[in-house]
Amino acid sequence: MKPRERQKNPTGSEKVTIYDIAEAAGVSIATVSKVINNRGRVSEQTRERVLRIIRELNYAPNRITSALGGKSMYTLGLLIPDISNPFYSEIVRGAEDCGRKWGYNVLICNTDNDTRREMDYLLSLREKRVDGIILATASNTDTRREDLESLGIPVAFISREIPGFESIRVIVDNFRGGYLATRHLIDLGHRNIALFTEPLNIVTSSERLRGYAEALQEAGIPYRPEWVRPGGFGVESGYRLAEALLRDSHDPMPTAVFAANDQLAIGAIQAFKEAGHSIPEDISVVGFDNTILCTIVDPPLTTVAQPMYDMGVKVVNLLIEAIQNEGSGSERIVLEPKLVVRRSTAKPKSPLPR
Amino acid sequence: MKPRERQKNPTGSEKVTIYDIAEAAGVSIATVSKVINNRGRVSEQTRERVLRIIRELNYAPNRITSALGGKSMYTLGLLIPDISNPFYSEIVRGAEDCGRKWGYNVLICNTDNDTRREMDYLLSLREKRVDGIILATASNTDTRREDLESLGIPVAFISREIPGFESIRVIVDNFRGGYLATRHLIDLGHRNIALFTEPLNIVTSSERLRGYAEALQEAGIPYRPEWVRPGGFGVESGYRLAEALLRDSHDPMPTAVFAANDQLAIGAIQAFKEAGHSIPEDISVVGFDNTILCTIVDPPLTTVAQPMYDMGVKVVNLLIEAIQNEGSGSERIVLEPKLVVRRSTAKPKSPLPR
DNA sequence: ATGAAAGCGCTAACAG
DNA sequence: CTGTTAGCGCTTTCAT
Repeated sequence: MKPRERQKNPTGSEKVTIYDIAEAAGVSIATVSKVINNRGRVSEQTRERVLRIIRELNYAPNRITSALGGKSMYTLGLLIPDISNPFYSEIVRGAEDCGRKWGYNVLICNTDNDTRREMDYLLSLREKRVDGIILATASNTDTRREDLESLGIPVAFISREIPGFESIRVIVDNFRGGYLATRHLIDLGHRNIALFTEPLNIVTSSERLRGYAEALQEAGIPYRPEWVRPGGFGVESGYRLAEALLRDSHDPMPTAVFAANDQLAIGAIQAFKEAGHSIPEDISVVGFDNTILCTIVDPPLTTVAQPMYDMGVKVVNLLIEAIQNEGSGSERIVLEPKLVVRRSTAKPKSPLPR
Repeated sequence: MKPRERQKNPTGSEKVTIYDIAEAAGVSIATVSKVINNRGRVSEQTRERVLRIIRELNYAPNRITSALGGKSMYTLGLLIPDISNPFYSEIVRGAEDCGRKWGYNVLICNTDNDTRREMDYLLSLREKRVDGIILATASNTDTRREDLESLGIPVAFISREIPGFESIRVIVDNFRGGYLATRHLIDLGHRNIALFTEPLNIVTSSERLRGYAEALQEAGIPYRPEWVRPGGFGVESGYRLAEALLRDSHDPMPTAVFAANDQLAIGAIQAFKEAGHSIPEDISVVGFDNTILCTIVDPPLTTVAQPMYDMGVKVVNLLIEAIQNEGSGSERIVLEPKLVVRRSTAKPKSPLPR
């Protein structure tokens, strides 16, 4: 009649286990397990007694162990370039809110667009047996595809996808977005439009560039490679890009800039203003994303909006659905970007003063 | 000579376990475990063979199971009001960066300052046996103290503490911060200074209020309760607070506002501008935190800076140290806030036009 | 240098 | 309704 030789818990200092509860309640661990998980038949009387003991002993079932028995840990991994970027923090908020509704927690990982670090995280998350992974990837090669497949975990892409890779993807039509931004400028009368962009190996960048080129072509405006300027990701990068643009002598100078994310746009605006140009009188600027920054910057930034929060919600919904169906999912949700016109764009007044 | 009756892995489709490796390498699972964890003595030859097999079979040790054997999951829980608030996303970035250096992952939880949800998360994290918890709490009652103690997990406070609760705390001297902001305004010549603040039950708010009051008193300026206006947390709340201030007839009207966080300050600036007042000519505004928003808003916001990123790094360092020493830690790190003067504050020109 | 075996805390048949 | 028991995948003595 001694089911197991275990260390006792006289002080309550050590972790209390299901055995402690069983013993204190005078039942078997099976019964305790049943009341905890609300399954099987247990008399109301025992159930209550067990629950009382659980409370008295301040017992918390160990999910980590139950996960051993085939259950999952209800945890998702979320890999993004940088949580301190408002674009991603908004996505994460949506994802976490949605995860919570389903009982999942989310592990955040900042990759800084470093594919090496991305891989490290992926491996580590696999060892921790997360149920699924949401990835805003910096990779686009076929190598990474194999890596992902060998992971054996459902992976969903958010915002950035690996072209041709079949799995859940929730993205925006970046080609269209690039087109909309450029077209807006063209419609205003601009013909000399520069493009500031994140590194072009990132899919979203090349797509937005395509949209930009398409709009130009459609309007019969020549595409000038020297006006396409890839930089980094942040405000400082936009600032430097703008400085460089002003420094280089161009004839004519651009009267408008399409910056392929809001931070680049804001950095550019700061540089332009410091150089004595006013926005939008001297130069129009369009951003991309529609982060909170757009409404705060002066002038408020015209931008191409992505539904960030909803995107976070959508991937998580799709991913969890796939997880619970034991599948890996393959929906490709392409959201429509929307042009939001604010005060950073206007008709070109005159050539940029030199 | 059959160590265990296990399902085989002919297709490689099922998860490969340490047994599969052991069998394929012709050694015992103990040996495999040794090479994985780099402990005990294993001949170079076997080690290499095992490693090769591991690679061939694409094996990933199951951390979740090893955690059963007394190890930890190397995971931290991080509870904050809202990740989409730049103040917190910066802290989280610091925390995650630091966690990664130590090999820890972090689970983010958005509480929205809801103490109920905070508790739910706490309980859930305990069941998942996180190694430690970092908390920017919305609670300040003694009840919560018991809850936290009964958790049996090291808890570290970031930014907001529960007064008198012994544990790791990394905070800023909010009293001093409130004083600095108000003092700055007074030094500029303002005597009619309103205070916009988060709800006063939050410790940081009441401390900043104390600082505000102290500065007033020191300058012999009467404290006017009707000028202390608690609101919510976001930009819209600041906007509404400012609207209300303008609406209420005050004689004299405040010539300056100390908004106890940047978002409130920015909302206030927007409202003031829309009402036709210019900043800082008509009204000076000081914020708190020094988020990225300060440099973007127009005019750039004078604020009281907190070292957000470093605070994230510091808590995690302290917490992990405590975890690894099996202790719970009790350091109270109080950082000095620093006034950052930008262009949203100036000498009062004249009474606010009515 | 290597392996057998005893857990870790819990779930899930399967018997009573 | 309740209890027995066999794992889950890995770590860790303790022999060999």
